[in-house]
Amino acid sequence: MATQQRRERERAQRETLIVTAAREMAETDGWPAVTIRRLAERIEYSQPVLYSHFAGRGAIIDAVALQGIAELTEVFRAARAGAAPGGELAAVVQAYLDFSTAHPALFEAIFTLAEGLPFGADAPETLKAAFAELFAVFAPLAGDRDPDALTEVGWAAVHGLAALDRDGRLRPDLREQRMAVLLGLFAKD
Amino acid sequence: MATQQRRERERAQRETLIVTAAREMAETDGWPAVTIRRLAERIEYSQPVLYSHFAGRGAIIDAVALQGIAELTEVFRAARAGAAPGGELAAVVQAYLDFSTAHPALFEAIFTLAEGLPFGADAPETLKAAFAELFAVFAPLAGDRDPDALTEVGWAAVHGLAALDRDGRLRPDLREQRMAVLLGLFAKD
DNA sequence: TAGGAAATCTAGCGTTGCTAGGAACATGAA
DNA sequence: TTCATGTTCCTAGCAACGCTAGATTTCCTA
Repeated sequence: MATQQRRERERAQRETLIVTAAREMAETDGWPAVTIRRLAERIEYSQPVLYSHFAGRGAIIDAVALQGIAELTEVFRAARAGAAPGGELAAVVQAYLDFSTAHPALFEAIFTLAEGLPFGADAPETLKAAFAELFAVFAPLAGDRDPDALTEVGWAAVHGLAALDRDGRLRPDLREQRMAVLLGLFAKD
Repeated sequence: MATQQRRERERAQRETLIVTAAREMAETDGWPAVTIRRLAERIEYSQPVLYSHFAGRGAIIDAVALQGIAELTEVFRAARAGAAPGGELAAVVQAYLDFSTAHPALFEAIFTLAEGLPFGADAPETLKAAFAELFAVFAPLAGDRDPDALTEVGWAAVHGLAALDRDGRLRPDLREQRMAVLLGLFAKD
């Protein structure tokens, strides 16, 4: 009876151990270095144990991505809460860009590696919460435009900046001016 | 004397054979299916031959990406040339999005797989030409803003839409409205 | 036609994700 | 306490990967 619960507790504990280990390894050595073998050695279990928790390497990456999305949401919330009135957009956009440079491996997991995360209607709550944060910033600027569409375009613009900048495809010396241009595009006039 | 030239000609021929084979395999079966072994079998040479042309698998992907960028540039040019006056922006943006959905493997090679392409000052001509096409569309809309920064932001916005849409992270039913919003943001008022 | 250089192949190393099958363990009943 | 049962875990190994050393064949030149 009670042992069953203890086991489940220990299993859940080990599962988060795997996820955090994968994340730490990715952040220090990059995702290619996160192999099942190394992961198994790190958590001091054999490789098949990992497959009793996750369907495969991809599922582990997905789990890290989901955790990253939750953190990103929290970062958004904090940025919005700490912003001066009217400065919410700038604060959240800056938070997005800062997050991508501070946690490149996490960003990579979320936006280029994760493949098993369901989107759309049956997306996990974590994911909807992240979009809701963006919506809260962009929707007030919509005017007579569709607030959802505006939010998606705003997201795309910020995300594009983060992604292209991360790959070194934008001029570093224009970073501030890009920010100014972006804010100018969306600012309520 | 002349044999030397013939050999170089044949080598160049075989090199493009490799690149187009890699591209075709990627477009039909996805990039993970493009392995050195399969590529070698496809071009009917042994594996080491591939390494006499390219430093490794990554370099082959880079070559496909560069070829894709050249095509993308041509698509931009055609879209801009065929657009009605004032409709250049819409035409090029639509061309970008169409390209990403029509050639997902190429898009992936260019923006998430390529790692050896130099950017910035010493970027290949092909790459500068692509940006120049975008610049030609966005710069006229700059007004008193920095035209380079505006182009980069515009590129980021379109690219973000393409990338997020490709991963199924945007609502399909809002596609047209996103386009309208985006054009509205950049349109000269 | 013989010799040397260039091009190409065979074979194999180390690593990867993943899995089958057996060993060790904890659990509940007698 | 002892034994049977069911769960948990590990050892060992498969197929495939990128890549490379060294032998072999092919080609050109003299």
